[in-house]
Amino acid sequence: MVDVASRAGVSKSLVSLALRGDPGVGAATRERIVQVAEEIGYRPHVLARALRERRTRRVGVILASLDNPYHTEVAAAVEDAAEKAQLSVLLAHGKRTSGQMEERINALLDLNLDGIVVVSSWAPPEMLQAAARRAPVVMIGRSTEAVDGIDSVNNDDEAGAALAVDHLAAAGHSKILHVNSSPRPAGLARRQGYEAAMRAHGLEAHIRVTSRGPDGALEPDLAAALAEGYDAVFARNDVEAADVLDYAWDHDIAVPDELAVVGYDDSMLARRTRPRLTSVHQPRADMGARAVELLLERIDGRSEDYHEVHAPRLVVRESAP
Amino acid sequence: MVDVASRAGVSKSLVSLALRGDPGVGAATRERIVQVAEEIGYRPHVLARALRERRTRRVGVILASLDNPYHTEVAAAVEDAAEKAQLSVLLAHGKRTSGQMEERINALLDLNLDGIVVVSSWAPPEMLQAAARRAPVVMIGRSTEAVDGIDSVNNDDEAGAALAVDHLAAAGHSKILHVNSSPRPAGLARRQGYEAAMRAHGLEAHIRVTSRGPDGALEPDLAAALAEGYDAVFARNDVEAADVLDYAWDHDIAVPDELAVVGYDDSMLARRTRPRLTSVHQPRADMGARAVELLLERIDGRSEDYHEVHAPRLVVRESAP
DNA sequence: CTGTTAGCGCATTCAT
DNA sequence: ATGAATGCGCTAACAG
Repeated sequence: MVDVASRAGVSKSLVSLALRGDPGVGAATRERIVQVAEEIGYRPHVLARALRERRTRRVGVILASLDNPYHTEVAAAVEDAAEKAQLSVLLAHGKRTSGQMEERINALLDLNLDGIVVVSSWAPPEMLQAAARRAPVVMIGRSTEAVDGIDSVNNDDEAGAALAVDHLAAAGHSKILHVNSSPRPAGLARRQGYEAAMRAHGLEAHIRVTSRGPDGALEPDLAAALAEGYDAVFARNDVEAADVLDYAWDHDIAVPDELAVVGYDDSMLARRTRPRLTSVHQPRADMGARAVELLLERIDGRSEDYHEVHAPRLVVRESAP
Repeated sequence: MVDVASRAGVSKSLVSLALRGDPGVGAATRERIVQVAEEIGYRPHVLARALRERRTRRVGVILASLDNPYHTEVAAAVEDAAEKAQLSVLLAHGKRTSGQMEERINALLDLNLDGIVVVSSWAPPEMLQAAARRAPVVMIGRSTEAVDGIDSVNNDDEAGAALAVDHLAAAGHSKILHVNSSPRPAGLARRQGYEAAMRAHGLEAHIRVTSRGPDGALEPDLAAALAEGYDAVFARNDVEAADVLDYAWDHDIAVPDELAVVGYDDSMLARRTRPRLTSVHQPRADMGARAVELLLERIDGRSEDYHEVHAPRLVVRESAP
């Protein structure tokens, strides 16, 4: 910076002001300074600036999984929104274990980011609170309960599950199985939504906790359920719905004729499977945008907690017309 | 730090030494210092340390796409390898345009990372060279040509294409279409590999540049090719192979009986499609590990360029048995 | 608009 | 083992 200053024949302070767009700098001098800076390839030292300013103008997004298309789609939505707010986004990947997750969150916070958004239900409340003591945190997705000090935005899982059940019931299905291998909050909420909706229709709820074999394939415990006459499945998310479709394919079960399938998330997978998957859509673009807005408000000093719930909607495709 | 020092009844310098594991600190005092640091929740200020030490012990991974499972799988492989080397990894997402890409690369470099690995063929050579002037760069994937000053690790695309063609030819196919919508280096290399292999088998090469409609679906220009009697397709990557499978499904073309399909990358998609996709596997775990090793060597001062080429192998599944 | 001063949190050196 | 001093590159406050 001293170099730029001397070459432009001004003071170091003026260079600082000019480069940051301070209005109190004459247009001509600013022009010259910017010119010189470019010439000698000067770039402000972000770390030094952050050390002094006590903020980085950067936010982190931490996601549990790079494999689940829904997660990466949400991350992309957050990025888009952040970009519009002149915030640079750093991604980190938590790898599905709580220890990893904590390490990653701290690694991000160590960079003194202005805030982080967590896209995962693998982060326990205590971990989130610890993080929130270091920087504003907003969570996209559902946590066990409202966590003090952090904002959240998620979709109404109970309503989403009801959309799925209503759709299947309206199509004449009465033996509707719920497939759900997740003990975490979003999974539980969808399960409860399913149970409530089934009750509302006077139908008997039946839940199957699937698990994956060593090769990552769905264990064939669906066979028993199908033998019991189930002709429709509402799965906890698109990944599990795709597992069900795969199982059906491998066992010559016709979808949707013998078995209708509904997923959750409306991720890329829903468009990729054949037959295409009917799925509950979470408004991820809106949710990402709101997450960024909430983060900005927090950075700006808001201290009450906001918990936003967005309405899902059903996207009907071939797997459950 | 001053706080820790006074509480532990030692000097600030000693705290610094103790926390960084300097051998010249007595075991008992170190113990006490670490203890106190933990008690009051002290964490070293990474930015200040980096400012002083001129390195961050962090590397960046920049990837063009979060949607292409192969890319995220490579990123995960790099992360795993980096973790073993005690390096913390930051991800950034380039969003498929060259401008975005450059912005992201610079955003990462502005953090004074010790190095970056680029997982993308969207970064033009000049951009990579500019980046390499700021920090060590290694590229995973193929660039137009060997770029001065950066290391690269990729698979042998020509050999991979030949594996696919050989397999199809051995299964009795002679009308093998190549589907390839990518004008970028890896795409070109696979195309050339296809052409060479077809020539070697005395077969006529035929290439179709697919494009996507507004809804992201593959445009139906496959129809013509199939009418011409093609009974096998080798696609440039799994995404395009999945497009072909989708097309086949939507047009009642039986795979593999009427049309055999081979993809490239052996990503998650290959296991997800039905029928499961035969695909050329890139050894991404090895490639990621090597990328990290090369980066460490660069950080350590190596200045010659390394360009590594790994051997692909074919994974046979149902779409082309 | 200038130029000086102070300090962000740390690592490092050196004399003690 | 100490503790004072220096500087990493920058911003901010202030008197000119």
